[in-house]
Amino acid sequence: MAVAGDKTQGGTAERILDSAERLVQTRGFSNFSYADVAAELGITKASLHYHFPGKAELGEALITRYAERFSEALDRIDHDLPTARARLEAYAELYAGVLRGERMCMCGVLAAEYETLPGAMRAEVVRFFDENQRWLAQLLTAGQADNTLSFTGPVDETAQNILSTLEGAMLVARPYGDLARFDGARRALLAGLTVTR
Amino acid sequence: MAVAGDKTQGGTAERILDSAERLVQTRGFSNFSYADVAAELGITKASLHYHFPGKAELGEALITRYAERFSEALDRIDHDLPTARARLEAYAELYAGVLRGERMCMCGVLAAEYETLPGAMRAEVVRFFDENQRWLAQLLTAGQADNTLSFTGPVDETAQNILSTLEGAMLVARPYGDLARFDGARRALLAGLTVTR
DNA sequence: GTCTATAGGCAGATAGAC
DNA sequence: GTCTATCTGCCTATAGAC
Repeated sequence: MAVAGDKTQGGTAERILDSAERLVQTRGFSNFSYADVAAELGITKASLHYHFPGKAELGEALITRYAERFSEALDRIDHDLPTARARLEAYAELYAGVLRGERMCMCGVLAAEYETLPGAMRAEVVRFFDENQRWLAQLLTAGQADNTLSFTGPVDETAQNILSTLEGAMLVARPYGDLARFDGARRALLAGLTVTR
Repeated sequence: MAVAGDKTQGGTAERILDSAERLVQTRGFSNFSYADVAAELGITKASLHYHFPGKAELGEALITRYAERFSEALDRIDHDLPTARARLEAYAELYAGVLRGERMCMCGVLAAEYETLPGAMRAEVVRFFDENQRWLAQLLTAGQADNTLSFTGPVDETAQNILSTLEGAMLVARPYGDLARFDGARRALLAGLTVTR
């Protein structure tokens, strides 16, 4: 069991998830293998099957953990920052951090190969997007109330647009290896939601 | 050789490209096989290798043809429509048409698995994006001149943002199987570029 | 929990007949 | 140009020893 000060090590299952997560975010789900993970951790493929019976189950566990961590990050943003605008900026910064790690959003990658995913993974990808949009919609409503965000369209539609704008910015920026590209998209997004004085 | 009235048939190489193109746009490059294409066309895998020696060469031919057709569509838009705004709307409609065919932009899909692509394909994906951005930048400049488009940031950055916004809208809309989702993103994009009266 | 060994399938690819 | 036949390699997955 994990104890305090356990940051670097973790159990085998966690280390498998860490390795597989990075591989999915950089190469895609169908472009990494048990052999890749096993080699990276210095164990055998058979051991992986002990912790995760099949690739589908591993994939489910990957999204579940990713979504939980993301949700926790959103909770921290809500707790730490006072205005809707500051929260939105922190939200965009979450995505920028992923890109700085030379990764794509996990669910963005999975969306590209959505048709080939096991059913359970498909459902989890959509759930992740839904959760993001729910949080953003609530944020936008708060932004109208505290007068730190301005927008003209419906709340839900605007929330959807924020999500897909950031996903698209990551998707296209990565082939260029250009973080400034993402920053440009982020700047325009925030500018479009700024209250006119 | 292709002759007039040859719309439905085409040579074998063209039919291979048609089949592979649809498969890439729906499943991704690494998620389709020579066996898939062969089965769809009722020929053998060996025949495919006669026309395209390897999957890398087939991939290159796919992007080349896709980019050429896209470029022709852009030329038609320039020729047929008078204002920059009308051209931008037609551009967004190109993407909507792809999504209506239950496909994703080919280069958007390939961007998600960029790290695993052969070098020649990688270069072609970036070239496709560059070509789109070049056309959009020229469009935006024309839009300032004819006063049908308005934007505050730099031309090149705005062009990049239009591209990644549409790519992101397609990427996220497809798992939902929801065309209205894309339309929402398109509407917001165009609204953000509208001249204030 | 981790290992060795191996099964069974599908991938991309080639040789050579027709 | 298209075929049959085959190769090699990697994939996911399992059985069973330790």
